[in-house]
Amino acid sequence: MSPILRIALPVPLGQLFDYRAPAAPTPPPAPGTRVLVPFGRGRRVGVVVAVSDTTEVAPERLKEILQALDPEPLFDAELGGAIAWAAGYWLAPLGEAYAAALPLALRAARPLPDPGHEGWALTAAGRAAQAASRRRGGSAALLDLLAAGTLDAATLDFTLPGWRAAARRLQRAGLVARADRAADAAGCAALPAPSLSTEQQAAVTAVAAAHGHFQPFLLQGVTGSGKTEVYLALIEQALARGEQALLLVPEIGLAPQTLRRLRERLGVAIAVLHSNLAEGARARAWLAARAGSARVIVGTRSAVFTPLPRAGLIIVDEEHDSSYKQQEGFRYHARDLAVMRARTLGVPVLLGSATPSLESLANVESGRYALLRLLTRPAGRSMPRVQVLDLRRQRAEHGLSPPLLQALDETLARGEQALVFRNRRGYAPVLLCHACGWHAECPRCERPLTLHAARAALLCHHCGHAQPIPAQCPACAGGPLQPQGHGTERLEQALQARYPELPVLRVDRETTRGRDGFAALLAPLAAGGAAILVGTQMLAKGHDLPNLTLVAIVGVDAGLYSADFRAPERLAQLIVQVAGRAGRAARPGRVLLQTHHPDHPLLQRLLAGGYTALATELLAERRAASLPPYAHQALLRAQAPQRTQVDAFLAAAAATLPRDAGLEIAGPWPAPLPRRAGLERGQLLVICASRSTLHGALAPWHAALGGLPAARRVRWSLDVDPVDAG
DNA sequence: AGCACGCCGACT
DNA sequence: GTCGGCGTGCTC
Repeated sequence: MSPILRIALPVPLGQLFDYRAPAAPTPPPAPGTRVLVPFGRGRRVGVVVAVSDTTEVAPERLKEILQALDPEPLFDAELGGAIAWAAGYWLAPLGEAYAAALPLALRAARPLPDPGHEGWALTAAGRAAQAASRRRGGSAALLDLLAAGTLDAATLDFTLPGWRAAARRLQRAGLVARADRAADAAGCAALPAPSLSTEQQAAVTAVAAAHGHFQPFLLQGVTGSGKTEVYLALIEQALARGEQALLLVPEIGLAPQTLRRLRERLGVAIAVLHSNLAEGARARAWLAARAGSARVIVGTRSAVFTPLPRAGLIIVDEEHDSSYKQQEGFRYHARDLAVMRARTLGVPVLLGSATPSLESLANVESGRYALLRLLTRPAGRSMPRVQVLDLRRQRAEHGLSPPLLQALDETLARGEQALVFRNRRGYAPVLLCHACGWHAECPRCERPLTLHAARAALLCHHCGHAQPIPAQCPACAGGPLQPQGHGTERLEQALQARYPELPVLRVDRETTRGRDGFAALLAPLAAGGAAILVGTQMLAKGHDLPNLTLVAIVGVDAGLYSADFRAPERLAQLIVQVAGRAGRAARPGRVLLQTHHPDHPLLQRLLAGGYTALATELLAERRAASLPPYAHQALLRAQAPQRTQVDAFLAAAAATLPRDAGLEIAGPWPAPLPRRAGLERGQLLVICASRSTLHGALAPWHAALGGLPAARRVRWSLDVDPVDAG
């Protein structure tokens, strides 16, 4: 009797599927191996979770796997265990969790890509073509790069994005060829480390002392205090011990500039895993990590699923960043999973931020995390002065008050750079009729449409709906339509008109489309010289701009009165992070916060005591109100064409939840955005003081929800530890 | 989720 | 007389 394989398949079904292993002589594929199986009409790639002698499935229904795709398991026991834990905790089907862990290229039924250190070199013909400059564009750039000698793919990935297309062209023309080299040849000389401050050294020493066992650290370092140097020193130590280091960064924190710095300082190839990377490159990086040859792995959220057979250290940079929580499908939290993996791996985990999440601060408070602090910037660099500008009774020009404009004038006149932060893209958030009060609204979301001048369109930021700008009011047929409020596009235009001779650069989703769009955009600023940056929270992180001395924050007032209990925490983090862009080099920085509510307690507390003092107070409020992190939540969301369908499902769901176990139910309520893309939306919040009690109730509830008749008519999802109320 | 099967309206 | 709507059920 051939063994039974229990297989996780990438389908949204909360169960495993049993298959027969092929008859001997081949041994059955071990757990962690990818297999190709017949499933329904088609075939799927799944992962063997267990090998067994028994099955509940009737023998005539059992099928045999078509093929084992890997000679060795792709997932070791630790990573498989982490995936299983995550699927159980965030209530996802195991097969979907495995799929999320694998780079796309490894989810297909193809043999593994060549894991070797792929190198490229000029052929003799290529050398001649390079000397004669016979090619243009990317091809010429690649020829020029390779003229200096063979380069490995990892180097090319960050020096010449898109080089693969050129390489393919030139390979066909016989001008370049693969020239793979041995694994360790990819290194280069490491730059010497700068000497560390006393604080930095203390942090490094503390984490280093924990080497070889699990210990979480929270590294709270004010903006510009040099957290990265602490990371680098610790990664160096891991490398010296022959261990791997995993560095997680937020979605928009992975600039080529950061990678270059890591590579230059560490002198080894950096395996990069993030969504902008070509899938083949991602798969190679993942496999190099699995083989243990990739020693430093840097990546965004999904990189938390990188195999780490020689793990030495895990670092989560900007640990407060909400992009670590996946917001659809498998809703895992990469920071929390990183801590879990560190525990199993028996390695220290370092969470870094200038503005730690209240969750992590609570873990410090309870003694679970050790706190390390960097309170000062390097010698000669001061923290920026923050000043509140009262917008009441001021005649603002394009939403900018006279003192703010004056500060801009002065800064630019000194040849320095200024940043204007506005958390709203587009030209104006509302288009209003001054005769009758009508405003343009999304027909599918019932929210105001944003005016985008350059695209000459009204856009819905919730569903993507676009429509032309009406020439006159459609309601009263004649009233003048006026843009209300100022988005980044309008500010850019106004500032460019005011400073026609200076570069005004807008940084938001529209202007940074495509790979490296952000870096390319900021390139002109690196040279220094007066310039203005206008943008959304994309500007809040990364990128040291040495000549940036003024930060103006406008239009954050909405965050002061949001209904979301996390809004104060998020707003404080945003303000501190944006402010931290100022004065990072020798010149002192200045921060202006323009508001209609200068006396708002949040601003007052933030200015008086800084982030730490404010966070302490916010934590006390959370405790008093029994809110996270002192209570635990799960949010059931539902949407359907009819409101009655949503209500019926949520009511049935609420009735199914046990009432006795210390669970509190809030709702059902309409979602914060009650209608989106033509669908009615509602939600139900489950709250419990104990995480384990909550989870114990959620798992059976989640399983039961799918069986509710009302569930057929809605799309629903259950979000464990939601981070946004929507 | 796909993808079938399965019964009731507007078209060649 | 058929093409096709999406309700229901299944995938080892």
